[in-house]
Amino acid sequence: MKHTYSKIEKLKSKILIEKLFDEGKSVKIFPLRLIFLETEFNEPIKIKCGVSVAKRNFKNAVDRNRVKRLIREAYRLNKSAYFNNIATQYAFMILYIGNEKPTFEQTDKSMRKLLEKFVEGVSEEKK
RNA sequence: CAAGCAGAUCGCCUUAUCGAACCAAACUUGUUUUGGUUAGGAAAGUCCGGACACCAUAGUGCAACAUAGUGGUUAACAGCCACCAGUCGUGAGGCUAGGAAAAGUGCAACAGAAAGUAUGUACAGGUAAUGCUGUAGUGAAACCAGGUAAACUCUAUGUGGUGCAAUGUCAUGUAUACCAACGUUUGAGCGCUGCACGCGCGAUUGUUGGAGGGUAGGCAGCUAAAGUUUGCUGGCAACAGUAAACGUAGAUAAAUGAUAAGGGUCAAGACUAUAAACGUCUUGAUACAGAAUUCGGCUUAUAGAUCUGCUUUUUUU
RNA sequence: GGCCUCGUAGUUCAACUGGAUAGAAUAUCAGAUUUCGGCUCUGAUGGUUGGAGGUUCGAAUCCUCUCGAGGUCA
Repeated sequence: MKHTYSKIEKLKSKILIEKLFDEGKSVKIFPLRLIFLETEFNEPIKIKCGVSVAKRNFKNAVDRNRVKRLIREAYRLNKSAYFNNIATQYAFMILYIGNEKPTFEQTDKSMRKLLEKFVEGVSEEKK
C-alpha cells in the first residue's frame, strides 16, 4: 500500500459530515481529536478522512493551512501501518484542539498514538 | 562622513526522498504511465470606482447619499498628474473634506456689564450734555463686526436596485399546490426603489399544450484580460498612440505541500590586527502573509537588502 | 465570498442633536454596628470612553482610518 492521499480519500460530502458529527464517536490524544463513524460509500477505499482546524485557535489563514498540511502529512505517512486489517468502511474527521503551532515531529507522534488508540478501541468493540 | 527627504526594485536559493490539484498525450482503459503548469506585493481590509449577470435594454419627480481651489487624465473614481493658495519644517519636502456666512435658520458651557433684540464697570480724554472716543478687565471670539457649514441649509456635479451564495442548467425522490397560449369577467392583490407617478403580472372559469416548485448535490458562469515587458513618438506630468515579444493559478471541508542536507544574506561576539578593511569560527535572525467572478485605485501589515535623485551641518582638498 | 450591527469602571448599564467633574448599581478596600460573621449605614478606590488622526474655542458624542467581538445570506 502506497502512502497516497488523493481526492477520493478526502471526506467531502456535507451530509456525511453532519451525520458524523451527530452520531460519531471520538478518541482524544492532545492536541488531536478523532471523530469516526462506521458507514458505507461507493469508492473502493476503506476510509474517508477530513481535517479541520478552528478559526478560534488560529486567526490567520496561513497558520491554519500550515497545521492542516502537517496533519494531512502525518495521516498520509502513518495510515497504512494501522489500517490493513480493517474490514468495514469508516468516515474520519481529525480536529486540532491545541492553540499553538506544532512541529512535524510532534504531530507525527500524536498521530501514531491516536491511530493506535482507535484500532484498540475498535477491536475491543468487536469482541 | 553623519543625519535626513523623495521615488523605484527585490523580498531567499539548490539538491534528494515522499506526496496534492488541473491540463495534454499514450494504451495495458485505471488507485496506470509520461510531459507541462500551480499562489502575492499586498492575494489582506472591503474603503471607493468599473466590467459582468438578473430585476422593466432602468423611466419621471421627490427624498436620500456622495464629491467640492483651477485645469488635465481615465472605462470609471473620493484615485493619479500639474499649477495656485494655506499651513508645518533650517532645508530637500510633508499635510490640507481648500465652494458659499451680504439668501435664510440655528449653536456658543464657564467666565464676563454685555455672546445679538446688545450694553455698560474702572481709568484717561472730550462735550452744553450723553458710551461720545481710547485703554484695561472676561473669553476661542467683544465698541459692531465676527466664528461655526466633518450644524441645518444654499450652489455645482454625480449616483436606479441587488450582487457570482448573481444567473443558467442537469439527474434523483416527493408531488398537482405549477407554467404557457387563447377566450371571458372583475380590477382585490403582488412585483419593480424609501415614497409618489408610471409600468408589468394578475383572484374566477373554460379549452389546448407542457412540465413547474423548494431542499442537498453535479455542471456551466471560471479565467485571454481596460493583460505583462521592452523600444519609439506626443505630452512638464498623470497618460495616450504605435511596434515587437510573452501567452501567466483555477481549488470548492477548499490544491499550490512535508521532511532532510547544503549554500546565500544580515546582525552580534571571538580570533588575526596599531586601526579600518578582508578572512576564519560560533550563535542568532531570514518578515508580513494564502487566491475563491474579475479589473483600476486607496488603506493597513512587512525581517532585511539594493539602486537613483536631492537637502542640512561639520571637516579636508 | 457578499452584506449588516456593536465596543464606556473588574461586571451590568446611563450620560437629551457637542458644553467641562463621564453617573448609577454591583464588586473591591477601609470605618461604624455586632461577642464573631452576615445584613445594614458611611466613605474611598477604580475610566487615557477599543486604538490613531482630524473638524471645533471645546469630542464619549461629528468625520476618516484601524483593531476586536457578534449576526446574517445557500
